[in-house]
Amino acid sequence: MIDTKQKILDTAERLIGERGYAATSLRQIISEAGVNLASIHYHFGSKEELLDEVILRKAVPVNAERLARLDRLEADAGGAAVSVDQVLEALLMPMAEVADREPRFVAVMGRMISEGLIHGIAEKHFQVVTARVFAALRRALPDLPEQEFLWRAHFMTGAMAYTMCVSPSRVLPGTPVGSYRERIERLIGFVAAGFLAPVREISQVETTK
Amino acid sequence: MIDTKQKILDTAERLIGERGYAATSLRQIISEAGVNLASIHYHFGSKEELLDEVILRKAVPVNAERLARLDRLEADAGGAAVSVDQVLEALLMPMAEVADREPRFVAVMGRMISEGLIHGIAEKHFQVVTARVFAALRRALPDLPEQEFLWRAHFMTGAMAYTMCVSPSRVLPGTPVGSYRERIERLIGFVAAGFLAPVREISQVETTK
DNA sequence: GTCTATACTGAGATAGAC
DNA sequence: GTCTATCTCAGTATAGAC
Repeated sequence: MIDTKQKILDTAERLIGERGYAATSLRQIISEAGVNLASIHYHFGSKEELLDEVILRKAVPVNAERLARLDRLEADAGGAAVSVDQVLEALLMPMAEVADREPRFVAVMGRMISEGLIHGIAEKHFQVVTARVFAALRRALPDLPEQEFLWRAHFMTGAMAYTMCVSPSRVLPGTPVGSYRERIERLIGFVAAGFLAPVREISQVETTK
Repeated sequence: MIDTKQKILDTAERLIGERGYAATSLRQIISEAGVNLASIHYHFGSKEELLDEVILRKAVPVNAERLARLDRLEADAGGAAVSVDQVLEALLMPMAEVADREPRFVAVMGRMISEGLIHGIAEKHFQVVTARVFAALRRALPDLPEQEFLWRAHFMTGAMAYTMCVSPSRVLPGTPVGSYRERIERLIGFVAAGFLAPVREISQVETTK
């Protein structure tokens, strides 16, 4: 059957979202999908490449939407810089909307990030968007020293990855969760302030110990 | 020999730092340490508990120093709130100093976070410090709505974990790396601005308080 | 109390018949 | 394309030697 591949993808997506990548064995996937063990390696090559396809088939439209929003913003600005807030919205809102619509997708993405599996094909794919976003932010912050900008972009990436993928109730029990859209809006406020902060002087000597 | 345990710990620390936790097999560790396979389970019980001890023997002094700095700050303030910057320094500087002194420790911590292994004993141990820090930050930000505060604490955690553990050159080639101390100072500026930012209006919300 | 040798179970991967 | 059988290697468990 030709839908063997689809059954594998759907079952893998569900199980990885529920239990995590490492905790999901190929034998569990084939058992629930009703296919043969070797068919996974026939269609995907390896467990890792199966994960790549699970991610990519959902990430492709999100990244396309991000690029489309950036195109629109830059066209509207007509050569001027797009604001930090707007760039962050273009980056984060498409993901938040999908996250609220398809909780299973964000579960897999969360597992992927929290298990440290952002590498290979998936990483390269996201870097297309990343490069565009960083370039737009750089234009919005022309006076920020280059090193400071690079570090702040790094901090943003960390806050972003963690926010999308780690439930805050694990760290702070009692935190109400709400929609992804809402948490992303809060994140944008936080990150934008960080980007626009005055540059802190870096002390040269050691601390009071 | 009584130092079998030490040899295992040292070798595990090195290999996990170099290759990651998942990619380091117990058989690699025993081979390089020159001990028997079963001795790992005799001394530690399991691979996961071995990781716990590798982390803990370095994390304990760092966390002690963090608590000591918080104690000192709060004593100096004499009942008044300690500033956001100061709390963040108490949390982050001890780690930065150890990171610059012992690169192997931060390599292991980085692997631990990037492979999503913050659970069990290690997590509980860090949460003692986390609770103190969040309480101090809450007092420094009395006017911030509770939900907003919790989310911002969450964003900070993400930026922190990512900053300590992911080399920025992986994401943005060409970024000069510098000392951990320096990057932590930049991080404090970024995070403090995020905490002190005006509260952004949430567009379409039902707040679950 | 420590360490060694060895066996058990389950993982991902692969070769070859159909 | 699919399936059976098998391979290698992982973490784990245990019996028994010093």
